[in-house]
Amino acid sequence: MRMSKLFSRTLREAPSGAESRGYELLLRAGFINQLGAGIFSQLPLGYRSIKKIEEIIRQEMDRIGGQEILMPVVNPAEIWKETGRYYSIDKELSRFKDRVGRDMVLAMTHEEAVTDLARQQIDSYKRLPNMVYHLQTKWRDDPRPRAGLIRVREFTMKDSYTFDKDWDGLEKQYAAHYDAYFRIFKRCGLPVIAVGSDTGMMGGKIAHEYMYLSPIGEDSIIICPDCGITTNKQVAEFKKDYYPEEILESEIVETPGTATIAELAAFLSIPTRKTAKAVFMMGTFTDENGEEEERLITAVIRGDLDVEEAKLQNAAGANRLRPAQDEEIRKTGMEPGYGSPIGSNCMVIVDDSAAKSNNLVAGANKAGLHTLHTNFGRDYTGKTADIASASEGDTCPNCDASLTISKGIEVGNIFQLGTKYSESLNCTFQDEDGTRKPVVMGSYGIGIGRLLACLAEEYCDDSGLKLPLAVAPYQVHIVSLVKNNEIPEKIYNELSDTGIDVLFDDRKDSAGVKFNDADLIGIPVRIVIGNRTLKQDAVEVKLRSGGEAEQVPISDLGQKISDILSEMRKLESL
RNA sequence: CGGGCUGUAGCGCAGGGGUAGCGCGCUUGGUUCGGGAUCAAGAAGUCGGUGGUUCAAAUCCACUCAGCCCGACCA
Repeated sequence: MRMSKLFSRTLREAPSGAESRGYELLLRAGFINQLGAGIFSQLPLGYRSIKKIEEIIRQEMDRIGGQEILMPVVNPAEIWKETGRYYSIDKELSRFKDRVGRDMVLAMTHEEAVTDLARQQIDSYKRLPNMVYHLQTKWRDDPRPRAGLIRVREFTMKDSYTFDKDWDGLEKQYAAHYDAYFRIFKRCGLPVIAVGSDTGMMGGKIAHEYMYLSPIGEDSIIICPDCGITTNKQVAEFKKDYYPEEILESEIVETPGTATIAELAAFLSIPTRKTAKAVFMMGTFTDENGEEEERLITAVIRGDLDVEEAKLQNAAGANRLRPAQDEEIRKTGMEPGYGSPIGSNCMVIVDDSAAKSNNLVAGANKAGLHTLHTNFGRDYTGKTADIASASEGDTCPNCDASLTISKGIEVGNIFQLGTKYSESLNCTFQDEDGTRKPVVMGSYGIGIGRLLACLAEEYCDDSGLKLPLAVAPYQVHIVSLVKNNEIPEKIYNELSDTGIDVLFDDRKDSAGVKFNDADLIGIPVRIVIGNRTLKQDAVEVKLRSGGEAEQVPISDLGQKISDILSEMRKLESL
């Protein structure tokens, strides 16, 4: 490609609003362009990188038995109603009506579509196991897109789906994906860790997320430095300490002005772990008729801990949660700031920290009053679950080391869906024994644009991008500094003819402009053609990753470049 | 959806009742030609939109749209 003809151009200044380095460089180098909030175009350079990433993904998916298909972005709402997600997912799922008034949705993922496909294709155990994948646009009307390509509304995702006759089969395909994902990220050059994760709106049992650790990440990952366990904070477990003691009679005492745990503990001169905190949330549930309703949830946890909302949502079986407002709490006879599960007539979820502790101080559901010595079982009941939020310094449940916390960006995930979708959409097969069974499914995603955004964060310096050879838009960048482009043209054509992706700066700009643009775009190998070396029938070859420029005779250039590229490939695959 | 900020030339910004400016970029010509050259001459903006106040609005007021940041939210 000749730069004089390149559709995009570089920007000297970062467009306002580009807060992360990688995002700024993708914009300045002309890889992407923003059309609206969370809506981006891929320009020629960016799209070339995207296509290289996609090709790596295709190869690795094919390698574990995937078959590429393409499913529609627009789905009839019917299948989404069948699985219930039409009702359980809020505004993130965009709905519209077609010309005759049929309900339609913009697919934000393709479990419904693929399960509908599978129920038509798969009728017998003989057709299992199977696996399909596609690379398709998703639309998710995120309430707050941000951070460039990290969190967008429209994006391309590779999603694959596995079909098995039993959980053993699913385990195998899941394991295959687990490894394939590491190969994909490795080949792209992105360092990731796999963390245990919440299954969220996907439902299902086991799930992992692939995280690129970065301070600009929005997910919190709990990491054990000793045994290496990594978990999304949303589901991270940790070892809780208990302080069993003899159960005492409860007693109501006056505690004026102690609406927070800190105030209460200070007023009574007790540690916060001697208190029970009641947290009120409004949960959205789907009733038998498919209608949504909000119900108050009282979450009880020991005062020294905090509630992890994702855990609470799972324990409660709610579609989503939001903090309850004071009036909503009072309406059910409880008192904000002095809340107590005692006598509660709404759903109560109790963290085991509170359930297994004795004689905690809880609210009395009257302002200014608390109850001493409350005990789970005797004074109140409820569903017990782990709903506590893990944080830095908590104890690893596995090896007793002190946990640490890091920020990460989720670039991929894998889910064991099980039969959630096959059951709701009646995707069944006839097994060897003649019985009809639901297909056991798995679902596996990679956000392509987000992956590129992470690579941009990982591979950049003060001058610009420096993407790995495997995903760089071009392999070689020819910078011509001579007026007569005859020799550069010849070199450009010769290299291109050997199948190398070459970007040729044939513009009539000054050397400085060309060098700076070359640094900014960051093609791995740079050939500088100038009078300085041309006198000796030589050019300079320099790597974007660093090191000195090397003078190479033109006659040896083809071999030299080919050697460099294969050396680079070798290094990147280590 | 709450809180904050910003919309003026392709990009980055200034101006703040009297009819629009700077830097970069762009066009043409000259001189340059190995790290964002230089001189000269140009082109380019319904000042996000609508309504109002005023003799007069980019500027003041109201509403609205869009984008960004924080939070809520979120495979």
